Amino acid sequence: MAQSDTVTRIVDAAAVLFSERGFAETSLRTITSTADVNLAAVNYHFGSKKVLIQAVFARYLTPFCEALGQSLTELQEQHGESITLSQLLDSLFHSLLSIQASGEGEIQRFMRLLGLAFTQSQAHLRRFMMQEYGQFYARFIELLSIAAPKMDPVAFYWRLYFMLGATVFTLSSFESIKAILKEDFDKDTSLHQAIELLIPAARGLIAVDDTATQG
Amino acid sequence: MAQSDTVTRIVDAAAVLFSERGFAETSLRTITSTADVNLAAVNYHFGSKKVLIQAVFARYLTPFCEALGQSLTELQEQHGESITLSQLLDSLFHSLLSIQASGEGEIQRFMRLLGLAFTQSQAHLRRFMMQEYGQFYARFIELLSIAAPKMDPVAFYWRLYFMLGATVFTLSSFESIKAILKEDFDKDTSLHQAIELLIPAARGLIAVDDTATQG
DNA sequence: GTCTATAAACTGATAGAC
DNA sequence: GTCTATCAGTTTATAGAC
Repeated sequence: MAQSDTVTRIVDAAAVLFSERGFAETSLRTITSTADVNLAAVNYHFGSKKVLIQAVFARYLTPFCEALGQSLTELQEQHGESITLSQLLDSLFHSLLSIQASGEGEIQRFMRLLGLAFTQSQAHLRRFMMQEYGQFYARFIELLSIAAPKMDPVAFYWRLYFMLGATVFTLSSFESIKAILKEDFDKDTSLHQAIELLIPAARGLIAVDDTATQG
Repeated sequence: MAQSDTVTRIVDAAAVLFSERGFAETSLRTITSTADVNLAAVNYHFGSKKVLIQAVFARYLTPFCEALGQSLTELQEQHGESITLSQLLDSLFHSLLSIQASGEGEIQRFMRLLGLAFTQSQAHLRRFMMQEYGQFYARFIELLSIAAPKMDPVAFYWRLYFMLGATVFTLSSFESIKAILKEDFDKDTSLHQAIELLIPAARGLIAVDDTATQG
C-alpha cells in the first residue's frame, strides 16, 4: 500500500467518524480499523491526533476557500465595488456546493465539523484555521459590509453570526431535519432545496428592517 | 454534608464542565474534585454518568418550560387564537431570560449544552428531552404555525430550524463574539442587547419575503 | 512502511469499611 | 452518606521485529 493511499484512507475515515461522534469520542483504533490500516499509521504519518484533526479540516477548507476566492475575484472584476448582497451570498453558498463534488453528504460533514470546531474545546484547531484561512474570512466580511444596508457595525456583526449559526446548525443536522419532515409531511427536501431556502433567509437576516412592528 | 448539598454541588459543577468541554471530555473525577465531593458520590446519588447528564438538562429545561408554558397560557387567555408572531417570540426569549435568575452566564451555558445535545452522540439525552418536555415543544410550534404567514409547511419548518440554529449558536458563543466586537469596535454588547437583536432577526427569518429580489 | 506487543495512563463503576 | 481501594475496560502512544 503506497503512503498516499494510507494517508487518504485515514483522513477519509477520520472525517466521517469525527463528524459523527466528535473528536474525543473517536479513538485512533476506530479510525484505523475503519480505514483498514494499522493502528500505528496515524502517529507515523501525522505525528499526533491533533495534527490529524487539522488535516481533516484542511481537506474541506482548502477547496472551499479556493472556490470562494475565485468567485469573489470574478465578482470584483465584473462589478467593481458595487457587488450586491445576493451576489455575495450566492458566491458563498455555491462555493459550499463545490465541496460536494468529492462525494455524497460532504457538505453536511463539513458543517458538522465546523460546528464541532466551535463547540468542542479544540483551541489548536481554531488557531490553525485562523492562521491558514483567516485572509479569506476577512476578505468576504469586508465585501459583505460594503454590500449590506448601512447599519451599526455591532448589529451587522451579530447578524453575521446569526447567519453562520443558522447555516452550520441546519446543514449539519440536515439528515435529521429531512427525516422529520419526511415523517410529518411525507415530503423530501434535497440539500439543494435547503440551500435555496437558506439564501433568502440569510439575506432577510442581514437586511431585516428592525424598525418594523409587523406581527 | 447534607445529601441535597452534595447533589446540588455535583450538578452545578457538571453543568459548568460539560458546557465547557463536552460530555465525553469531562470525567467523573474532574466533576467530583471540582465539586469537592467524593468520586463515588456521582454513582451513589445518580446511578450513572448518563443520568447525571439528564439531571443537568432538567435543571435548565424545567424552569424554562414552566416560564414558557405560563407565558403562553397568558397570551391565549388575552388574545385567544389571534396571537402574533412577535408576541410568541417575545414569550420564547423572555422565558429564556428567566433562567438567568440563578446566576451570571447561565443562558450561555444552557445554549452550549443544547448545542452539545444536538452535535454530540447522546441518544439517551434526546430521548429523555422529548419524553419529558416534548409537550411544550409541540404546543409552541402549533401556536407559531398559526401566527406565521401562510406558507409551505416544509419551508416553515426549515425556517424554524434556521431560527433555532441562529439562537443556539450565537448565544452559546456569546462571550467569544462579545470579545471580538470589543476588540474590533471597542463596543460592549450585553446579553439583553443581543437578545433584542435576535428577536427581530428571528421574526425576519420566519416572515421573510422569499420572492423579493432586492440586493 | 507495516506489523505485533505492550507500556503508561485514564475511564466508569463497585465493593466494603466506617 | 461518605470514604478508600480497586476492578475491568479503554485510551493514546511507542518500541522493536520484519
